[in-house]
Amino acid sequence: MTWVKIWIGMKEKSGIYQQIYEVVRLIPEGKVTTYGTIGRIVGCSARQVGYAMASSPPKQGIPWQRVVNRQGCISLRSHGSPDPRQRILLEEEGIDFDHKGRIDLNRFLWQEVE
DNA sequence: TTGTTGACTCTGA
DNA sequence: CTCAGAGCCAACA
Repeated sequence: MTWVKIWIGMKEKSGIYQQIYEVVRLIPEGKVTTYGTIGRIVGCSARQVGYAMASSPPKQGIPWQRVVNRQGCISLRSHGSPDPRQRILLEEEGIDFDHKGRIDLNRFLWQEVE
């Protein structure tokens, strides 16, 4: 966790959106995390994380598909339907979905290491 | 400036 | 387990 905090300190002045995107890049392949987890790392609310994702990411290379909500399911985008690419990408990384389209967070949730 | 909105989360029933 | 309702807070009109 320490290195994360140090890194957060460096990024402190770079804008909250930038911090959020950088945290998303830290998520290892085959893992997911939640908006709330990211929010705690960068020090903002879960809603703001979702808002950051909703705004078109400035750069490619951000694994935004690894960010899901607290129930482990893919959140709906603003226009009301989920992005089908998200589930496909996650399945390709080895993440399982149950019969209701949810991820087992006990197995796949990534959280920053202490 | 006020009011609405939303890729969220928690809590209680 | 699921479902509402309330809280949340920055962005936007």
